[in-house]
This record gives sequence, structure tokens and C-alpha cells, in this order.
Amino acid sequence: MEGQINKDELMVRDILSTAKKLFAQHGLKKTTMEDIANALGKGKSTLYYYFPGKTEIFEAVVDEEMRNLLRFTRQAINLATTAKDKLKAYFRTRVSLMEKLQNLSIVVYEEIFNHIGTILKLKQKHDEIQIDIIKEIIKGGIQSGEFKELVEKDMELFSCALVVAFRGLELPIPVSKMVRSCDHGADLLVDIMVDGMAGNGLKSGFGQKKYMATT
Amino acid sequence: MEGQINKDELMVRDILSTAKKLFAQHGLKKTTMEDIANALGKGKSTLYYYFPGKTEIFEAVVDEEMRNLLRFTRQAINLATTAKDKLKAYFRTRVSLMEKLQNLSIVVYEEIFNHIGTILKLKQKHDEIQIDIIKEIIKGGIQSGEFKELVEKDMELFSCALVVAFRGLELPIPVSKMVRSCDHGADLLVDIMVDGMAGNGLKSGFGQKKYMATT
DNA sequence: TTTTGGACGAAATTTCAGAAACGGTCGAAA
DNA sequence: TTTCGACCGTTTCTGAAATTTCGTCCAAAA
Repeated sequence: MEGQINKDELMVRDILSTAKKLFAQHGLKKTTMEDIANALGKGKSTLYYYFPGKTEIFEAVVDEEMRNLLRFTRQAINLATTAKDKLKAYFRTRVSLMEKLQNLSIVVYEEIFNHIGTILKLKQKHDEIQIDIIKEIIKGGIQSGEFKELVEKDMELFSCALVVAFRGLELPIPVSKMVRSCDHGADLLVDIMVDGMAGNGLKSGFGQKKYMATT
Repeated sequence: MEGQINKDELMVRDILSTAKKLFAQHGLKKTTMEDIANALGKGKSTLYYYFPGKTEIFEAVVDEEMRNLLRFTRQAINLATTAKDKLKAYFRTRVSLMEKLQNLSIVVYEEIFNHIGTILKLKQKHDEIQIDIIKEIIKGGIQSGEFKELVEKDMELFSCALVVAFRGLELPIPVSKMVRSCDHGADLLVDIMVDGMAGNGLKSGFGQKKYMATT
């Protein structure tokens, strides 16, 4: 029984990894089910025994990839101790992941931006996870007294904004090179986020006041 | 002489405004030069007397639109006094502009995301202007003692990051609704940016230290 | 029974020639 | 100087035939 389950999982992994290789090489459209089957040395219908269709294979590949990224991100976060460093770790890993994304074969890269709608839908679930991760970091910072208190609603809003802002980096544009090219950029942003831009001359408003949602 | 120049400019304005209307209605591709000429009650080749081609007309329309947006933004900024309020004004106007962008005819909206590369190239120049605007605000804040000092390079980096981040908002995705729907979101972000997240318990690092570029 | 391969049908994709539409030019006319 | 219709080369559309590709099915192997 267990042997079968293992064999099952092994086959699924095999399919996913070779599919991933082919997708990365030729893109989604130009990779046929037969290509995948041939690369595996198996028949085409074998694929359909393990997956309902091509779409599901692709989604599984993307999902796996995103889960990997999240795993890396969590690892990096756990290595940091203070909430500030956790934020830095988060941004650093995301930035370096963007870099890897830029190095994809041009075929795939262009495919992504043609079907940007589809991809974004796939990302949605993971975006929510990311929001939760950031919220956790902030909550931890607040509990330890490292951060000021924040209303739950504002924490949500702030985390959401950060995730959405990161989408700007994923677009192919010259200016953004500057930001994504160096870790220093990510660190600087976190420094500013945490310590603020306000000088010690005249405090620009309510220094001590907690942020409140104005319904 | 002046009458002729005026007539020239008048014609150019006429072309631009009717072209803008048609582009907004049917999109760039489905609006032909003949459509524009007919809407003007003129012959097609008349357009070529005033513009080198269709591309240039489109670019002129977009350029005008963006300059308008920048004018609004500058106006809002000038009404604010402190650097913090200027930042808030900047973000608020940008957010409300995004809302208007969402209300475009679906034809045009989809066209934008199909030719996202082209559009972004057109935006590039204006992005640089935006970066400069933000940099100016920050500089002003530093000079008045409202903000901490920042190395020129870091100011550039930070402004650039903000502009790029805003691109994330322009993508069509559910999560972002939250952020772009309310002014409170924009204000919250600026509050955090300026005053920081650090609580008064344990300062999370170098509180007084100026930010330095590491290289 | 579980797993595989190859034959098969349906649906989508590509191909390609001819037709239509479009951007852009030019010389004449107002 | 400004406008216009006729015209040219290219691109885009159309529709039908050919090919590819997804997904199913059943017989055979393990």
C-alpha cells in the first residue's frame, strides 16, 4: 500500500519536474503533452492517468514553484531575530527572486506578459499568504514593543499595500533595475519604514499617537 | 502671422481632442486615421499635414493626458505646507487618478494590458519626472529639518522605489482594491513612512544615525 | 488490478491565397 | 499655406483545407 503511494508520488514528481523543464525551455503553449510524455519515456495517456489535463499540470508546476519561493522566504525570515531584520529578509529574498525571474528564456518571459491576467489569478492565493506573512512580522514587532501599535485593519491595509507595491517590480522596465539590482535598496526601504523619515528637529505631527482607522 | 500660428495650434488641439475621444471610445487599434478625419469633417491627408503619423498623434494624446495629471499633482502638492502633507497630497491624487483609469471603456483597458510594453515606454519619461517631484519633496523636508538627512543616492533610490511601487496598483487585481479605494490607505502609508513603525520601547537600531549608501 | 501504449475522434491551431482595410505619399487644386 | 482625392505598398482580415494537439478508449502488459 505504502509502496504504491510512494510510486504514485514519485511519478507525479517526475512528471512535474520534466514538465517544468520543458515549460521553462519552450513555454506553455509550445510544450505538448506528447513532448512531456516522450521526455519521460512514457506514453501520453500515462500523463492523463496522473493528471486531469495539461492545464492542471501547468498549474501544479506554478504552484510548486511559488510554494518553493514561500519556503525560501520563510526560511530567511526565521533566521532573523528582530522584526526589522525579518522585514529586511523578506524584501531581500523577494528582490533576488525577481532577478531570477528576469533571467528566464525570452520565450517564457514574453508568454508571461501576454497571459498576465491568467498568471495573476494563479498568484492571488499566494498573495494572500504573503500578506499574512507580513502581518505576522508586524504583529510580532508590536508585541515585542519594537513597533508602535496598529489597528488590525491598518495592519491589513499596510501589508496589502506592500504586496501590491511589489508587483510594480515585476513589470519589465528600465527604472526598476535600480531598485531591484541591489540589496542595499531593500534594506534602505525597510530602514525608512521602521525608523521613519522624520528628523529630530520638529516632529511632523503626532509622534506618540497610535495610528487609528478613520472608518 | 500670429493668426496663422493660432490657427495651427487650434487645428492641432482639434485633432488631439477628437482623437482622444475616439481612442477612449474604441481604442488605439480600432480608431483609423479616416475615422479621425471624418470626425473632424476633414480629409485624411490633412492629418498628415499636422502630424507625421498615427503613432505621433497617439503619443501626443497620451503625453497631454499625463501632463494634465502632473499638473493636478503639482497643484495638490503646492496647497500642502509640510513635506509630510505634500507626500500625502501626492499619493492621494495618484490614487484617485488610478480610480479614474479603472473606469475606462473595457476595450481600451484591455488594450492597455495587451500592449503594456508600449505604454510603459511612453510612461518612462513621466516616471522620471515623478521621481524628481518626490525627490524635491524629500529635499524640502530635509532642509526644513522635518526629515532626517539622506545621501543623494539614497534619495534617488527611495523615490524610484515609490514610483515603481505605484505600478503595482495599476495592474488589474482584486487585492489592490482595498488599497486604492480609500484615501485613508494613502495617508496611513505616508504616516508610516514619515514617523516610522518603530515603537518607543526599544529603538530597533540606530535612531539618530543618518542613512548612508554602502559602497 | 494497476499501469501503459497506441489508435482514434473532436476541437483547436496553423496555413495560405485572395480580398479588404489601413497607413502613409504625392501632386493638384482651393 | 492649407486641403483634398487618388493612389501605392503593406498589413490585416476571411474562410476553407490541412495539420496539430488535447483528451478518451480499449486492448495488452505487468
